[in-house]
Amino acid sequence: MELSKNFEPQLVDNKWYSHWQTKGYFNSVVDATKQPYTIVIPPPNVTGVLHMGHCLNNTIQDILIRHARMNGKNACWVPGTDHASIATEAKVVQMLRERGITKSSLSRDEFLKYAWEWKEKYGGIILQQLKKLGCSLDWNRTAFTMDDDYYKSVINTFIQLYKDGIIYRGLRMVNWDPASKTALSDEEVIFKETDSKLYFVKYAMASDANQFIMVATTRPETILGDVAICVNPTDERYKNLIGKEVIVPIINRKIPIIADEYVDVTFGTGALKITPAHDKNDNELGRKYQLKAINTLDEDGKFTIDELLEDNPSEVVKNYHGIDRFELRKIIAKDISELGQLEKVEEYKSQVGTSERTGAIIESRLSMQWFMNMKMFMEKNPEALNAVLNDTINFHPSKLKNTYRHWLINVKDWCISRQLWWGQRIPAWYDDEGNFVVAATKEEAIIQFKTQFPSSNLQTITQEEDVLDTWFSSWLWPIEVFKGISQPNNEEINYYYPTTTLVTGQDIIFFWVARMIMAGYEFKQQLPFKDVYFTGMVRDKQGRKMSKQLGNSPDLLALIDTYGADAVRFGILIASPAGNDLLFDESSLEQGRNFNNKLWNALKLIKNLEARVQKSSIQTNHSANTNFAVIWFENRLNEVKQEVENLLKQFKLSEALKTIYSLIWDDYCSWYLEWVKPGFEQPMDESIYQKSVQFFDSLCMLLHPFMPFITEEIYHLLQDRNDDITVKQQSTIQSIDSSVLVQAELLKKVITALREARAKNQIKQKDSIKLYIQTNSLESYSSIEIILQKQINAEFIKYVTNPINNTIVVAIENEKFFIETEKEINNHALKAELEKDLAYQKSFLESVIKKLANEKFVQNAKPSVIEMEQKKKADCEARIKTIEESLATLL
RNA sequence: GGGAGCUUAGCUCAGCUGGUUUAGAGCAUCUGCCUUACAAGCAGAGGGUCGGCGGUUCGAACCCGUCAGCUCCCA
Repeated sequence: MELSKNFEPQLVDNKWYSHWQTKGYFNSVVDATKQPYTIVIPPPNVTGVLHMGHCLNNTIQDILIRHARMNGKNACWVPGTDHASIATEAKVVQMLRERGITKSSLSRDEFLKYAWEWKEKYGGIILQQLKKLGCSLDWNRTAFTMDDDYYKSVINTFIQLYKDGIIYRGLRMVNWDPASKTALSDEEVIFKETDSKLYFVKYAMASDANQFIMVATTRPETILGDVAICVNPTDERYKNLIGKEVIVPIINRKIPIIADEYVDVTFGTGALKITPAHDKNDNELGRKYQLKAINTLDEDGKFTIDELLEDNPSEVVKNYHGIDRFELRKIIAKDISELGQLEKVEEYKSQVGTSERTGAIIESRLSMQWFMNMKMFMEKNPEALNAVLNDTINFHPSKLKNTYRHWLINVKDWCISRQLWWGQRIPAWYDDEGNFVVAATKEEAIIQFKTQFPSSNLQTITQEEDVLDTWFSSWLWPIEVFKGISQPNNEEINYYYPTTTLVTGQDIIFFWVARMIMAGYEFKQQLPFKDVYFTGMVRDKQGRKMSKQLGNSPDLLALIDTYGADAVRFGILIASPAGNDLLFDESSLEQGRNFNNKLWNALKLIKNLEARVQKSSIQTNHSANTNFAVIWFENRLNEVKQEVENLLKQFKLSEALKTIYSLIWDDYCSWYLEWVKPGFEQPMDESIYQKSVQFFDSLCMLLHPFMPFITEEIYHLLQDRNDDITVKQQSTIQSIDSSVLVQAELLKKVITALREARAKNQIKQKDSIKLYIQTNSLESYSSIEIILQKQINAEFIKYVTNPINNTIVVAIENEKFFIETEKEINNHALKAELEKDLAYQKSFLESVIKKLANEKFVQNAKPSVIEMEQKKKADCEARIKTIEESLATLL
């Protein structure tokens, strides 16, 4: 069979993925005889398309799952998507707009019909894309956060928490997104430094219209909602004004001047206007001093006069009605200025909250919302914090424990309602009096009304319009994908839960990870996973976040088409050290592609050797010596297997891949294959050929979790097989003979040094040399000399007891090597080099001697350390002697 | 403003409880090679006062203090 010049993933990837699927390798069923290894995918938004973050994240999960599968575990990786209420609803609204339909013209049911249609059509795209990456997910288990059972579970957990008094309804200051007309949690608000203006406004004293107190504000549009002026009680400037009244400009409301420590005397004028309806801090102060909250902005962020009527608003004020907040800011500033009460305007930089989803500037707004009392919740579930602190749940990297602790200790109540239609509709029911009950169905609600509110008009009962925050459903993910809530204690949940590992981004540690841990303890009295591997953020090579606006987000599917999935997986992983951000650069994909070709070419060499195999049982001179290569590689392979296991245990996946890469490229290709490769047109010993194939098998198995496609392909091309590498089981790791490894290191070192000497003396590769070795340990060389001779292209190797003159001298450790050649020798350069080395050794020796002469060192250091230093001294002295003797031959 | 973390070769990072660290790797760079698996390759090489200063210690990239720069989270 003729193999192509390079590896061609386009011909291979799809073939193997469908083969694996046909064989059902990724499907997991409960099997009490095997230990489960479970991962639930962080469900991507159902609207999502594959991006670099998913790619990193899912590659890591696939590596862990494939590794577990090949090591005797019952590997179960559950796929699925998240209904993403805000994002999906936005997409559907946009789609409807393109068809000329507005959301407001539709009923809730009509809208949801469109939304489901949209979901069925586009919702699975990202899951299909994961197949291209090679992800070995159990597709039979594909879950969705709005599946029937899942939906009911979310509703039931809501009812349960409500009954426990943990969920409550309340008028609270929320982050209001006027664009999507919904409340956002603190985590969904992004603060951005923004250029704004600081307006200095004079408020006239009620007692004397010619006297003023000056207030600095960035938000003059909220002035009509002012209910007090607040100053610091220690502020000498205003002490005598406390308790007096001022007049709010334009609306002419009389308000008091109050005092509170909260006010920063150095900011602005030291006098703060209090608008409890439109600012969080003002709201707190307002509640503290029982001030009224006067709302002047509606849900669109437009001025509303509704709550100002008792102030007898002027025509000017009435004309503000319906004006957008930013337009209004300018108008009010102008109107105050015309009243002569705007002293000045300064440029000012401030942190302005914006919506993560729509980018709109957040308005603090009083609104009736549903909340979870987090303090109460944590008192009931202290394990949600403790499990992380005491490493029952392990975070990787562990530094995130701090972040987690800090957040949980200061945790705020969770606003779980969203003013949307797409999502789990809150199971609360209202009558026309505003009474409400919480129940799963209308029938149950009516029963509750009958007992709790007998006078209620049951005809008017309607369900709450709002849906639940998406995170209020995805926090159940590790439990409900196994139906642990809808069908408690079923066989699957008992077997697969707690899951083994969670792989996710640091950015959702609070949104999702923390809440899953909370849900785990609340609903299963058990942790949801044992290890959490946090990936960093994917950035471009300049360190900028990937974003649509910057256009620095590469098209992943195009990259997979160009480089192949294995190269993409390699490139992404090699560039992402554990716990750090990934600086993505396409050149790392090239490295992956080159690695593919390296493997491919090694395969070609093996196939080439296969044709030259000699079946005779007589050992050739060649085979006797290459035995060393086989023995060495066997040991080296086991050594690396052990290293890789250790690295994977610590979730150092990138390092594990580097280690395997180097084992394959350097040890197997550059050293081993060169050592066992017979000379031009020479036969290949059969047993060594078989060993070489076995080694290649082992390498493919080791690499398979990282690069599944090419390893499966090579595995099948090496020999005719009935099995597949995807489900092949790793054998136990053999113990290693370290003396063989040491000897091989010496061999490599000698080969490299002699090659270097050749190169420096411009001896061409095809020109052969004669090598003389002066050594005290002849036996070290007997098993490696043939390899050595071949690798440095020596005519012969002889052992001598005295230096050979007029040769190139190479000193390695305590041994001397003399290269005899036809070429003229550059004694000068040689001497300079030896002298440089000598100087280094001498100064090193000096430092060691000094250390050993230090009494305190000898007293305090551990014996093993002192021993080490003494050995260093002896080695160094011997080395100096070798160099000096070598130098002597040059004179 | 509060908190957390980072700073080691041109780039990305290792470096476990201080002692074979006069500091490693990959990529990039330079030199020589179209050697019959591979030029997307082979064989070699160069490159760092471990952010600055001070301290603890017989001994510091590692521990402490301080200054500077960067990043993230929260307000």
